[in-house]
Amino acid sequence: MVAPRLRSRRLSEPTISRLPIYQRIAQSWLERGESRIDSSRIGELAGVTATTVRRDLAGLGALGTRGTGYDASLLNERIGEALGHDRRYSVAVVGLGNLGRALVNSSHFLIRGAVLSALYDTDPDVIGSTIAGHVVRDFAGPIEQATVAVLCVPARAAQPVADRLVAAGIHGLLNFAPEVLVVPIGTAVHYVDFSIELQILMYHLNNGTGPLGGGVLHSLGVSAGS
Amino acid sequence: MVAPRLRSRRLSEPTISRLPIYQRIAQSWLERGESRIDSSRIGELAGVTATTVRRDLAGLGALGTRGTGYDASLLNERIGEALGHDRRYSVAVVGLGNLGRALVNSSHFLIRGAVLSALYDTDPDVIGSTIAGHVVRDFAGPIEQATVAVLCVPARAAQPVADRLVAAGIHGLLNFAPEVLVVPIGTAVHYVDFSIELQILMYHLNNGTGPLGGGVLHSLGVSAGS
DNA sequence: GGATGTGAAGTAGTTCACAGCC
DNA sequence: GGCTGTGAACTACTTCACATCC
Repeated sequence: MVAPRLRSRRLSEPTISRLPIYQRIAQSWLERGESRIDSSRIGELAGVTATTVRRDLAGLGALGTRGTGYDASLLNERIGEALGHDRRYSVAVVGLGNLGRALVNSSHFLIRGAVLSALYDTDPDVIGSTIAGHVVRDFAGPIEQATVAVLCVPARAAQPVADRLVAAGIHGLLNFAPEVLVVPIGTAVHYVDFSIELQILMYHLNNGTGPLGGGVLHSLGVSAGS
Repeated sequence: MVAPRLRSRRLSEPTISRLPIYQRIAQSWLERGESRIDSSRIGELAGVTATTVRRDLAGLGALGTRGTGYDASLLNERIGEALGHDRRYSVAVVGLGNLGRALVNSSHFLIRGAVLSALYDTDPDVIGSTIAGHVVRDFAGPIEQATVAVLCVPARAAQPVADRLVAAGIHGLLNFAPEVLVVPIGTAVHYVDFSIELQILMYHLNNGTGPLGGGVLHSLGVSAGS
C-alpha cells in the first residue's frame, strides 16, 4: 500500500502558480545565508496570507517544523520535485530576435531539468550563427524532437509555426506572440503576453486593489519588515 | 442617482486576467473581417466555458445581442475601457539589453493608452544611443516622472533599481527580473518570470490537466473548429 | 431558432481557529 | 512560546438551467 508517486496528488491551479514564487523566495533566502523561513514571511513577500502558504505547502507533504518554520533548502527541493523538475526535458526556441536571444542568454530561464535542444529561425543572416552555444537551424528544414517549444516569432507567423511544431511531435508550446493559437487536443499552450501583463498592472494601480493576482505574482504593498 | 463611473464595478481577479484575452480574440476576429462572435467561440479559443465568458462580459454591462452574439468591435472597445485604456499613462523602461529592446520595439507592447516616456540604462555604450525613437538616458542621472516602470535588469540590480524608481515617485513596477521586490505600501508590483511560465507549462504537460491556468491564458486542447 | 444574461446550485479556494508538536 | 498542519466556516468562482429578448 505504498503510494506510487507523491506527485500524483493533484495540486490546484492557484497553488501551482504560487509554488514557483515560494521557491524563488526560498532561493533568495538561501542566497542571503538564511536557512529557515516561516510562513508569514513567505506570505508577506509573495503577497498572500500565511495560512494560504501553509495550505499550499502542506499539499506537498509535511515539510515544516512546528515552532521553527520551514527549511529553505528543503522547500526549494520539494517544490522543484512537485513541479516535475526532477525530470529532464528539452526546450526548442523558435525565433531569435531580441526576445529569443534574451531568453536563451538568460541564466534564469532554463533551470531545473530544462535543456536547450535546438534554435530555429527563418532569417538567412541568423541561420548558421551560434547563440548560447547552439548553431541556429533553418526552421524550413527538419525539426528535431523536443519536449516543448518556445515561440518568439511575430504574431502573424505564430499559427503556422505552431502547426509545424505540433506536426513534428512537439506538444508543449510557450507562446510569446500576441496571437491566440488553435492546436489539437493533447497539446498544451501557455501564453505570455507582455501587453496583458502591463494592463493587469495598470488595473491594479488604478483601482488600488488586489494583494495577489495573475498567474505570476502581483503584490501590492509588501511591507519592508526588518 | 447616476452611477459616477461604470468602471467602479469591481471585477474579480480571474475576470481581469481573462478580459485581455477576450479582447485579443475580438481583435483577431476583426482582422479576419468578422464583425460578430458568440460566447461559445470565444470560450473555445480562450480555453474557458461559454458561461464563464458571458458572466465576465456581463460584468461590463449588457453588450451582447441575444440570438446574435457580441459585436467584436464593441467588445474590443468596452474591454479596453474596463481595463482603463481610455486613460493615458506613461511607461519608462529600465535596462536595454535584449529584453528591453524586444519590448520597446514590439508593436504590441505599448498599446491602448500606454506611451513610452523614457529609457534608462547604466552601460556607457548604450547611454546616448537611440532606440525606438528615444535617446537612452543614464539611470544614475535624474529620473523623469512616469506612471509605471518596466524593469529589464539583472536580478541583482532589481531591488536597488526599484528603490530608486519608487523614490522618484513611480508607483507601478513591471518586473521581469527573477527577484522578489520589497516595496512600500501603495506601490504595485507585477511580476513576469519566464522560467515560472515554463514550469507551469511543464506541469500541465506532465499531468495532462487544466484547460485554463495562470494569470495568462493556458489552454489545453482547443478544438480546431471550422 | 438562437444566443445572451442571470438566479440558483454546486464546486473550489481561502480564512479562521485551534490542536499538536518542537 | 512559537509556528505548523488541518477540520470547520466562509467566501468566491464556476456551472447549470432557463427566462428573456433579438
